Amino acid sequence: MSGFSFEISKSDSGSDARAGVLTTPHGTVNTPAFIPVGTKATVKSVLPESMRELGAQAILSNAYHLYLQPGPEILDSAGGLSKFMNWNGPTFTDSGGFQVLSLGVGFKKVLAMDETTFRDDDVIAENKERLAHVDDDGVTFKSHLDGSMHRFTPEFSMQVQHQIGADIMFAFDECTTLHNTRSYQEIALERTRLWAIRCLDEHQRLTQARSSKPYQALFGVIQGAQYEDLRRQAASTMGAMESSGISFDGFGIGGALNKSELGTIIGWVNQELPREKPKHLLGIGAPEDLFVGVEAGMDTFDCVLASRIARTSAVYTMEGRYNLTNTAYRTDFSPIDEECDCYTCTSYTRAYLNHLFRGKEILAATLATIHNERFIVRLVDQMRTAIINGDFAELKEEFLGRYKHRSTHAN
RNA sequence: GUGGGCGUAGCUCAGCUGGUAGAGCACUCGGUUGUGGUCCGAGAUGUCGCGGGUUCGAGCCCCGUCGUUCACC
Repeated sequence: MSGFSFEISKSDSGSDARAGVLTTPHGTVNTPAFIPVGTKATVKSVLPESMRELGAQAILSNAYHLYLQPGPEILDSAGGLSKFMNWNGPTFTDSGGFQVLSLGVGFKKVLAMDETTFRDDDVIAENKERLAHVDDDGVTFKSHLDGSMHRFTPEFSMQVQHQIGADIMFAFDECTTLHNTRSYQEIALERTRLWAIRCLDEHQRLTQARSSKPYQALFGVIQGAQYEDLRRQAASTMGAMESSGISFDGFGIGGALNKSELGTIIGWVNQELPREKPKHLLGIGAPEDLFVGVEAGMDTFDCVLASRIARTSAVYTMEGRYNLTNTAYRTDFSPIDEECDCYTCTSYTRAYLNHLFRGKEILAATLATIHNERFIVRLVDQMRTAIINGDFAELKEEFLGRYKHRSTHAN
């Protein structure tokens, strides 16, 4: 009746990996799946048709960005995000909770994925010129676009996300970093728990008030940083949470995750969450990390990495990643990756891409993004196939053997 | 012809009263994990136009010379 469901079709014998199908009002997603990010209702520089052609099954946008521009009421009037952007397929929206962090403590400074920069007693910046301030009721933002002040509460995030109309929404949470103190993590986690209840309540109210609209699923977000007890507690609490007669349709695993502990942390969370519900690993998408995520039971992923690095010339291949701007590729007339079946690789050479990047041509971003998104989407597709065929472990070993090997070389 | 300015990294230029050269861009190579087409990091690069001179020491001072540019005849 809701139009939303998740079915697990096959489980891996050697790990927690599983293959399934996520059904939404706008179409299905075969899992595990990589969901490309189109923050502002567009995958930067790439046509929706191209995204479909390269195998994308859904697109993830951001409620904070769409709220500021063009405004959720416009998305609502347009018939929802999927139709507005001419994607006409399944969509996700992030709640804007992540922006509490990214705008709050200085963009790109705190999501330390590398343990070498980790310092346990570093306190979150509470004095700097932050664009966001958190309190128990919500978050006050200063727009990065024009400096105007805005306020997000769990209720407001739900209202915005309902207007945007994505098939899968995320609860409004407070994302912390590895730099927060343990005591702050506890405070933030409790706040996220209380906000989750408010999200469920408001979500249920809006679902009933807007019953003529397609059903939108709501995923709760699990925080807890690197602490086992906090992660397990958050997962079991959120997994069992019920309010206004409803529970979460699925879950997102969020927060800053130490790369070397990624699998361990997801593993704790996965053990506590209901097995039958879909799990989305927020913001993770490096090839080697995707194997860890799938192996730990994650069903969907989103990440800006593939498209962001593509815009500055870095591309993935089965042998590792490299930069197309390197001098060596000026006269290299082979494709980015001989084994890739994407539009870019079947039509263009490294030399041409090198030229486009050096000339700062817009097409460079388009072609490189198509390739990288195809590479990641296909990689996760291959994992799904492997799970179904019972040889996930072999795929992982084979891929990582080659990929890491190449990464240690200069070109 | 006369007078003045300028000639320093590939480009645009900094170099205080002389102590054996720097920046930005470009270039080379990394990085970017719920996206501010950004940003960050590392690196390479010079007969300081040329030739003399003064000085312990000259990109800086003096003489000459070449080039360039402006003004005036």
